[in-house]
Amino acid sequence: MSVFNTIAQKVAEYLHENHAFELESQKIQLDATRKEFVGDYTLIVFPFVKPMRTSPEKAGEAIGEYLKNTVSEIESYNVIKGFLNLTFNSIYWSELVEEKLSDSGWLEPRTSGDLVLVEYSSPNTNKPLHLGHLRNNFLGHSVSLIKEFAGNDVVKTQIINDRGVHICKSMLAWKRFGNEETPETSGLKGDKLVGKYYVIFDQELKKEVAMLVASGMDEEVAKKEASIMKDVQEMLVKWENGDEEVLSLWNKMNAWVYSGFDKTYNRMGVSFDKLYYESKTYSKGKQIALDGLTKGLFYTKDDGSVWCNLDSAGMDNKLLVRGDGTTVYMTQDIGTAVQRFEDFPKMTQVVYTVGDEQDYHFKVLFKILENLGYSWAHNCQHLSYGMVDLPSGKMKSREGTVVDADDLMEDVVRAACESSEEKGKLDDMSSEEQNKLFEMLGIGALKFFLLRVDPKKRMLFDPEESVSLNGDTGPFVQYTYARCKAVLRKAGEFTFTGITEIVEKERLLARTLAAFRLEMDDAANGMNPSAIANYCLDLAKAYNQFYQAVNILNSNAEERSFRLGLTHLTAETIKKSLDLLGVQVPDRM
RNA sequence: GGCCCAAUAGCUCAACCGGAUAGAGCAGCUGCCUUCUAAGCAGCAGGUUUCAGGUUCGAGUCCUGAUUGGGUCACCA
Repeated sequence: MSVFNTIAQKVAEYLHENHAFELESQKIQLDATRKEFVGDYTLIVFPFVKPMRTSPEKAGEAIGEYLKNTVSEIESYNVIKGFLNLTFNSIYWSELVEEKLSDSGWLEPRTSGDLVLVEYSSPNTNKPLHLGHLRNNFLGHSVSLIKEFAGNDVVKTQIINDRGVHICKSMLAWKRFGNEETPETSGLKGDKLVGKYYVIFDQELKKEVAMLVASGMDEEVAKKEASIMKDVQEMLVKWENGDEEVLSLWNKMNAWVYSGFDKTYNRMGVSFDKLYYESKTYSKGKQIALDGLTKGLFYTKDDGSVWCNLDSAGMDNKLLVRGDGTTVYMTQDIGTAVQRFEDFPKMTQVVYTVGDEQDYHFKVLFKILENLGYSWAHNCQHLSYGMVDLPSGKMKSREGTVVDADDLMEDVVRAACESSEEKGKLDDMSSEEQNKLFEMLGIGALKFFLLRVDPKKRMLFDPEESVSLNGDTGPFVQYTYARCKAVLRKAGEFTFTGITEIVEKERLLARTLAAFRLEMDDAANGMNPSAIANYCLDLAKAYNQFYQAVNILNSNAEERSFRLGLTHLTAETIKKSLDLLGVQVPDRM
């Protein structure tokens, strides 16, 4: 039994025996003591003041005295107002360190076996990935890792939006203006090449619209009447009808995009276990909509379009199939959801990592699935995250203010390289090793920067701050790891002997190490990597303070072994925590 | 306009179920490398937690209302 359970039990026992008061265990609130006070953990006694019929101070004194006499780990206590600060003895901390050193079970994932599917990324295939995708991917990937550590079997997935008018736009522009250009002949990454033709289409359309407007046509009408637009519509129909020429072009250009995306994902360090393609799930969604119609769950309008009535849920009615028989986003999402639960019948949760501008969309989706009678509808969850803003304002692709994912990664890695060279600590390292390190630091900085903020909150992306390696950053934590490893290298083998007297900074560090599992569980429950990022910062700070306050290698044998033990545990804890964020650690930097 | 979300130091972010004197980092100022990695540490300065009420022993946190900003209400995805 943990000492915390013991304390809770003793408090309940005390109240029962002396005041005939039965305490619900959740009423026991034991927090880490704030650093301006003496103590390790603080018991809040306010809830017991009333049944004890005394002042908060006296209640604290009485309980403190009782705990000190009955819980062997407690060395002393002090009471300030209604706060009872408990100090654990050195033996407790020494044994805690010893236990963690001898059994690394605390680094192992839990086991529950529940199957969870996490969706993230889900890009369009007509433009390259950008900053917004980075937050999405890092978040989704990290949540997958966190859930695995919490014991789940995780399937990482995405739905690739590979059909529709937008794809045809790139295809048409390439066909018309591309001169058979390929990634090989142009030297462009596949996704960049296709994105280029998407832009060209837009430019050509604008030109034509301008001409039509000049000849007296209304602008809105011109957009629909432009011949290039009509050609795109015609291409879409051909695609839906399985026209061979269109399909082969579609396959060719999609392959370019996928190979481009793969390079980007690879550098980002994210991966997927199973892919879903909209081109394969939209017809399933349509079938479900039509079945729902015959079952009387949906209704039709005069033009033959199919709708879902959501009045009872207080939501707007939702279109599922257009009058012309084509489907919309919602229909595809229904098809995809059903497909997934057919593929993984044992799935207990599916997590959609999608921006908060789609909060309403998912509310509607889950409601429709419920109305369709799927018992698993309540297992669906929208992991909603806020938009990434730039100092210049919102990212808008039409205005050229998007931050390209590849460019950004290149920038942060270069910044890491420049900073490292300035410091000149790596002169004996091969250039291959150096490049590996710069990659680790740059990408680590970027991930940490994006994951540090509570996902639910909208955040500001300052490019200058993102390449900074000082302060509350990924490289600061990585540096602390490298520092630990340097100490351990110099120390060589050591055997832990235990300690009888511990100093304040050791106590603080040990306490931070002890909180590891609790922090990871919180992060898993809240699907919140930022909790882990902030824990990493706390731990790194605690270690650096400890490092500057005491001498590790040149202290007496007992102190040396304890401090090396703390150093070893710090390194392992940082490594595991950063690992759950998808950030790697260097042995030196 | 209806609904949803946010607002904390000059800037970017913390603050677990309501708990002590609201914490970090950046930017500014002061110190600390002949000793284990100074990408670090110690310190100074910086706050009416947007505003007005309410509940409570106790409110940045919960409730009501307002202000400001954002999102959404598509036969776009």
